[in-house]
Amino acid sequence: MRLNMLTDATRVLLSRINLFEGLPPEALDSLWAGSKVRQINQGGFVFQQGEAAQCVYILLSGRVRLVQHSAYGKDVTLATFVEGDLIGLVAALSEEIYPASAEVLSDSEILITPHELMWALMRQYSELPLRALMIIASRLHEAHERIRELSVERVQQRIARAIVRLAQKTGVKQPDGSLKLDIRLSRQDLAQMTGTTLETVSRTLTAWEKSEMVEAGRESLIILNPHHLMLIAEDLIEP
Amino acid sequence: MRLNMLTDATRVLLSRINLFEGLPPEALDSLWAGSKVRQINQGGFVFQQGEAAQCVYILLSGRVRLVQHSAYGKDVTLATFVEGDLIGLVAALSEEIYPASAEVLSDSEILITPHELMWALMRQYSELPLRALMIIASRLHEAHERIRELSVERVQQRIARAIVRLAQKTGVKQPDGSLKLDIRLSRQDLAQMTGTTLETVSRTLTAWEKSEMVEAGRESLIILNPHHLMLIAEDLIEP
DNA sequence: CGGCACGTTGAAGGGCTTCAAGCTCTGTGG
DNA sequence: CCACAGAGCTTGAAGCCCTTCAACGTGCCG
Repeated sequence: MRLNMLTDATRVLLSRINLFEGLPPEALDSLWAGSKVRQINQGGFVFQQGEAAQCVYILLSGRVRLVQHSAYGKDVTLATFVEGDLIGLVAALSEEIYPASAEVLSDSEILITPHELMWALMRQYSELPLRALMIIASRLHEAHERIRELSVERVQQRIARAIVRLAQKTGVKQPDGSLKLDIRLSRQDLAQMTGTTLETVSRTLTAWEKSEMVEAGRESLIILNPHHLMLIAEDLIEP
Repeated sequence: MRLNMLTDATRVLLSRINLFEGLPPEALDSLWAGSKVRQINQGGFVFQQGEAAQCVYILLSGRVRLVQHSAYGKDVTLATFVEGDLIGLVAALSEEIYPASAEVLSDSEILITPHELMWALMRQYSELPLRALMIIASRLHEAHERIRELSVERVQQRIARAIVRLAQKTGVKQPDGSLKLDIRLSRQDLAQMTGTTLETVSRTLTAWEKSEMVEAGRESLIILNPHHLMLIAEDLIEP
């Protein structure tokens, strides 16, 4: 019996991952055999900007964000990942080094697959590159959307959008009908996602709390009025 | 003899395109047989935002830009394409409609390939999806770079970067050593690329002309001091 | 319980937008 | 050929959104 045997539970998890959906069991077996699972806790890094890109990562559980460091400590959050998301594929394919860091937001389990194995699988199972292409294509679409937002929208509109987006990814319906974000989210984090400062985020959230649209705690956020938030995100009202 | 026969010259052109490099001749033949070439003049559109995405386009000659329309006429330029670039792949793969418009900047020849044919080719030639993946991956990387710029950089730095990027794509060395951009480029165009207004671009270029860094004409731009421009783009000097 | 990270709030000011008016170049048709 | 329309560009003035700096709360965890 091998140490890292592929259990049925994990097999289900893997087969549910977008990229591997519909793949024959033996493909999952060889993926599993050649990969390692690692636990990384909050604050750690899956990889860091500038490192050689040798592996592809699959987030089995937890939260990870892609951060790009700039001069003078001004970091930018490029994307947020949840269970099932693929991390580092772009770098492993087109770059030799990771152009950003992958920071763990809450304790995560990560499947680490060597770059060569992923390539081998891609060559062997022809539907794999097509699926990967569609995943990356949809990320490109998201990135274009953010470029548009940063170019033409005001700060509070961008903050509203960022929250709506996080709610779609990690939102958990509460008993009282409100929507809680299942992610540690400081003012600084939101600022890095929207290209603004933590002070501006704080002021904005305070204003929204006064109008009972959200409930903003320490690194937590509950949306009381999702509809109203969406209206602000779409610039359909002037509060 | 077929009307749209694949001439040797075009064959060379096609085989030089990133996506098709190293593909067997019969692949190019079937691509050509199932595609059409269309001439679109300056101001026309390859496709418009909101249309059903049924084809993939390859720019054989000319210049095309990807524009996203926003409310109140605020347009954003997401990308600029030159000869050999692939347009509309992302939309044809992941979306049902084009999320942006492809506007022709200077008279262009475009190869139009039905979406189904491209899929068929991708299934038949396994290296094709991998190549496409790498192309899209590098675009995603570029998009992330722009998100970072828009988030943390000042306007004049972004304008400098946009010009440097255009110079890499379309720059033509002049006899006197300067670098002329081979593209129609109004102040408004630059503004749409950098998320600012045409007035700010105008003021910035005027300042740069005074310090003899560029020569800005009506819809044209010559870079007199590329090195200095790069320093501004990288925020290494304070002019 | 004390340190430290997170968060709030105020005040000042600057970079950029917005509005407005006028200029310059280019192409076009009488 | 020239006048004229219109698109592109410049420049000024006003002001606002947002950043920046600074000081002070606040709550969490060792």
